Formats: sequence, C-alpha cells, structure tokens
Amino acid sequence: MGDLELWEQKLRDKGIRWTRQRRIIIEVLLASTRPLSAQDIFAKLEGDYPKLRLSTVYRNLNSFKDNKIVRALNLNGNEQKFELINGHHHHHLICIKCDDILPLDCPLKEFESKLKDDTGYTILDHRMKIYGLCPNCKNH
Amino acid sequence: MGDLELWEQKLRDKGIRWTRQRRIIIEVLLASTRPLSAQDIFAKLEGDYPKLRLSTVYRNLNSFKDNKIVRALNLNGNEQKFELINGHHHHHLICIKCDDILPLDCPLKEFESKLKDDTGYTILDHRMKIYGLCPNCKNH
DNA sequence: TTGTTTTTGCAAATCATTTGCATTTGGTAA
DNA sequence: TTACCAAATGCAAATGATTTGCAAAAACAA
Repeated sequence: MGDLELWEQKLRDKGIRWTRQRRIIIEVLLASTRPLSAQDIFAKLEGDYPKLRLSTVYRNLNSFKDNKIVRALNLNGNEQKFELINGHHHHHLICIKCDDILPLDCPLKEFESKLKDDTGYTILDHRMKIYGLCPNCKNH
Repeated sequence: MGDLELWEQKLRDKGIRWTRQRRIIIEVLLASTRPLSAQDIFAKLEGDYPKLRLSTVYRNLNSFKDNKIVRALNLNGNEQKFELINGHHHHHLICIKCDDILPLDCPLKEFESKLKDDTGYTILDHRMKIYGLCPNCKNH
C-alpha cells in the first residue's frame, strides 16, 4: 500500500469522503518537503485542474486541520502553511533570507511537564520556530 | 522619570518623532498585561481620539517593530499581537478556552547553541507558544 | 441505480493589513 | 519666536488571505 492509499484510509476512517480534490491536495502535500500555503497548493494544481477553486483548497485544509490530518503553521508573516501530520512531531528552523526550512526535533518534553506542575495548566500543544541565516546565506 | 518618559526617550534616541499618536499607543501597550492587536489598541483609543485611524496604529506598530520597540506575535489565528520589548525575553502560555495568557521564561538557550553547532545556521530569533487549558477552564 | 448527504464551483463578502496623496505636525535652525 | 522641511497623519481606497451562501455535482450507502 502506497503513501497515498494510507492517507485515503486515514480520511475514510474519520468519515471524510475521498474526493478528487482531496486526493490531489494530499498528493501535493505528500510530494513537498516543506509546509505549503493554500496558495502554494492551488498554484501547483490549477494548471491540471482548471475548475479547482482556492476556496475548495481552504475548505479542505481546514477540515484536515480539524481532523488532525494536517497541522497549520505561521512560519512567517500573514499566511498559514500546512503540513501533513505523519507522527514525527517536530519544529522548524527557517532561514530569513532564502526561506530554507529545516525540521527540528522537539526539545520541549520535560519543559512541558515542569510547566504543567508549575502552572496547573493542562498542556495541549505547542509551536516553536527558530529564525536564522543558513550557512549559505551567511556568506552572502 | 515615569515609564512613559522612558519610552519617549527610547524613541527619541532612535530618531523617531514623539507624536501624540505614538504616545497614546505606547500608553495603551504599557497599561496592558497582555499582547494587543492593532484593533485592540484602536478600540481603546477611538473614543477619546476620534480622528485616530487604524492605519496610523498599524504604521506605528510596524515602525516600532522595525526599531525593536515592540515584538510582533502570532498567538492565535490570523491577527498579529504586539507587546513592548522591555528586556525580559519570554514566551507565552495561552489558554485556548478563555484566552488567558501567561508569560514564560525561555528554556531554549542551550538548545540554540547546540542548534548552531549542528546546523551551521546563525540563530537570530525564535518564537515559542504553548497552548493548554488553565486550571479554571479545565473544570468547566 | 436511486436517494440522501456532503462537497464543490462560483461569486461575493469579510477581515487584517497596506498604500497613495494632500494636509498637518514635530523638531530644528535662524 | 518664527519659518522651514522632512516625517507623520487623516482619509479613502486597495490589497491579500480567508470565509461564506447557494445551486449544481459528486460520493457513498442501501
């Protein structure tokens, strides 16, 4: 069973219908090594699927988000980026010059448990982003 | 010298003119225990200053951001929130139900130096947000 | 294949944020 | 103080991301 069929099953298990639009959105996310915005996804698809609408992309990404199929990130300014949730919890290191993105292991496990004790909060989720200059951009 | 005069001096030192609009925006930020959106600030001021425009608030917040007077945060969905930079570097713990916000000490110092060694990146900045339920909301 | 329910296409609305331009204002030098 | 100039503001309109309403189309269960 390929990756795509795996995601199809995941959606079906949650009672989400497997439409052509959902399939191609997942395919684009699967093929990408970095989080993508709704616009990014739409741009990659509109050539082959002229009837596809940006609103459909948004609607599905939001539905995926609610069903924990994708995670939404605010890496830069205004637009959300989305990535499939594949079990490996991680964060991102972003080059502010070339926009390169590196996934990072999460260093916050024990911090969170201490936090829980200190504050009485139930910790549900977190986000971490590190900004910097990649080795290449560093030297112009 | 009060807090306000301190910020006035800070702006003047950077060559930023001290206008009435800038003063009242800083006053609102100073009075708040939590980061505020441009809308939040505007809403608190428009009654007393009917001529003030939202665009003026945005323009000044952006100028403050460029001059490291405020820090911009994406705590929730789409809108940026702003807080004065007062020297104490910290993060935020946010209750997803009542929107309570707690400042957190930063646990990332050594993580960053390890990161620098591992990746070759020059680390410039970072953001961390923790989401959870506050003790009160936890019990309905 | 039929019927029910969900999803999509499409157009238009909404919300955060930015921009252009004429007018006003803050700071400075006379 | 006054006059000047650069920078900031008021105002209106534009932009860009995201959402919404509704009729038509597609998915899935029976």
